[in-house]
Amino acid sequence: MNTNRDDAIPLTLPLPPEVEESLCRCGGIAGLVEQLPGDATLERESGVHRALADPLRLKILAMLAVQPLCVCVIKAVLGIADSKLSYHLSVLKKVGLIVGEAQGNWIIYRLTADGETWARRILSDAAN
Amino acid sequence: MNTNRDDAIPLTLPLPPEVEESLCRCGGIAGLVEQLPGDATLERESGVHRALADPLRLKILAMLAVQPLCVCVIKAVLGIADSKLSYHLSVLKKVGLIVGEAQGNWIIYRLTADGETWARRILSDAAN
DNA sequence: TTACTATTTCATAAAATATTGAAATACTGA
DNA sequence: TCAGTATTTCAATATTTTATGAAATAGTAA
Repeated sequence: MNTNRDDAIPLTLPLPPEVEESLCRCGGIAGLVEQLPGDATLERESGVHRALADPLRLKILAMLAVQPLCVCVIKAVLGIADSKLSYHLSVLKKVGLIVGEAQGNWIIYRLTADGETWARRILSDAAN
Repeated sequence: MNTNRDDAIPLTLPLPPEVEESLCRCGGIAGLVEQLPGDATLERESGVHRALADPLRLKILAMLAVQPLCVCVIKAVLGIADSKLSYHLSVLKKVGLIVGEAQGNWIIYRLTADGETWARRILSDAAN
């Protein structure tokens, strides 16, 4: 096993002067690497974006930002098959942007705190 | 052609009382629909998230948030094949999060204004 | 119990994305 | 010109995500 970072990252690359200079100032490649989020963080964060990477799912989020809704209302607005909607809801649920609570015959979905944060961002981006 | 929204969206669904009441207050299903972003907006927004839906690409963004970098430095840090890196850079470039400028033998990539906004969000989320 | 409704799950098919290695492009410096 | 380097492009393949329709689950109400 080799934990010496220096052989994974050659320090003596020929670089464009502009890059080399500012790279030196920030501690070289090692200094740069230190500033990056860890792998677990990147995985988690990219997972949220993957869930947001679909127009239908963003629309669901926007709807739930107005108020909690049961599946049948969401379906009526989107006009898609039950199983398709269920799939997309499960994607949003899995990353913790929404939760569903059974209420008699229905399941009412609402945004989580995370979901609200993202919905706000999305809607304010959309306004531009 | 049919532009009458009423037959796409049945107004007389049996609903959980909680949902029905607040749905009425916000103008029913029609009122709800009015508050949603348009399709073009949702497409564009989801496209950005799709570009951010990969840990490697988030890492690239985080690196460029430190300073503009040439491909070879990014490659040294990530330790992946040239063509793979080139593919991921093209994904970020296509949605306008980064731009590359040729500088002699090198291409130096930097964040766009949008890229900076997203990098800030990602890094501040990562801090939690 | 029965019939009915809302929603999810499952298997499979289709579509979109990502990886790989080889070849192409474009620049530099001798 | 030539050789060398940095980066991209391409075609083939592998992987992941999404769509679809049928069946299952779980609740309600008669």
